[in-house]
Amino acid sequence: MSNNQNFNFQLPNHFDFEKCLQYFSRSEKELCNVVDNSCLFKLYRFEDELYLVKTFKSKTQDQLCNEVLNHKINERARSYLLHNIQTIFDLGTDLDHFYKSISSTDPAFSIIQKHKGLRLIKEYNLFEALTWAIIGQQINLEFAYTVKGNFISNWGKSLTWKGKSYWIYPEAQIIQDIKDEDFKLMKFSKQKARYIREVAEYCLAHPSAKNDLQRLSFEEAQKELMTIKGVGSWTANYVLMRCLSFNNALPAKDVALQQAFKQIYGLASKPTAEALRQMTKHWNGWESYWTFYLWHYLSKG
DNA sequence: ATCCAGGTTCGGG
DNA sequence: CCCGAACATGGA
Repeated sequence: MSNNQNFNFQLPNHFDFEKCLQYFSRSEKELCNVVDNSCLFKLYRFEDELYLVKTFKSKTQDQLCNEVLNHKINERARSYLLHNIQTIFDLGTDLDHFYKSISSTDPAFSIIQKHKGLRLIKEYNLFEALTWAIIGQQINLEFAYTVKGNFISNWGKSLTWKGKSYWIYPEAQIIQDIKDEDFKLMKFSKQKARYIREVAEYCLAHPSAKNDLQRLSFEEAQKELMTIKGVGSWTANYVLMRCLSFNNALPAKDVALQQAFKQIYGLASKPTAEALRQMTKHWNGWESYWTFYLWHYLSKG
């Protein structure tokens, strides 16, 4: 079927769609990114309309194909979806520089090689990136996915297409309607519920926050994020990396990253945040990609 | 039972 | 400025 519901775009070097899809299947509880038969099904919001898009790799060309399944689109919607999807898969980064910066004598060399073509998968929406980071603070990942699933299935929106449900992450506006006791029921601590409210207020008060932050220097953007209660250095760096497309973010307090270091470099114990900063000086500009790859290594080997 | 999870804030020394 | 406690739940 050839119609204007579809749009394709060219892929850069060092792009492996299957490896990118692996990232989305890191948890059974994933609701917003449905992977089926090598295709990604995802719901997008543009001007209060929901668009269900199927994204897959062309069999004949080095292109990513996108089909809007549920909705007629105009040129502006198409343009938004294109930008969103290109951002999610981080198509603008030239990974050649990353791969060439890694010494073959580095014990992590083979790990990076193994996952070559994996892109740093982005969260397009700032509110989603911030709240997901807060949900993930100080609890094990499986529990974090449970809480995230609660959050989405209670306060997000869904669309049913051909008998299957697809979910989109809650918006900041909904937070003020949520009662404290409902947060509690969904396994949010009082502290986290409060942080989520702080983030929602920040996003509503600064509708262009994502663009504004991306225009700042790394240090300025980090400082600005940390003015939000509940956003410390780990969360700020997580968001700089997963949403704001800074490739030099380093969540040094991250216990998973510390754990990966201990394993790969055979350390007696996990390095402290400061030790980790010292040992990653040669990551110089690629801290975000290193971190993403080492997280991927922990979940996929 | 005890410790640790993809941390942050707050109060005290 | 650095340190411990509280936060809340679940898996090993």
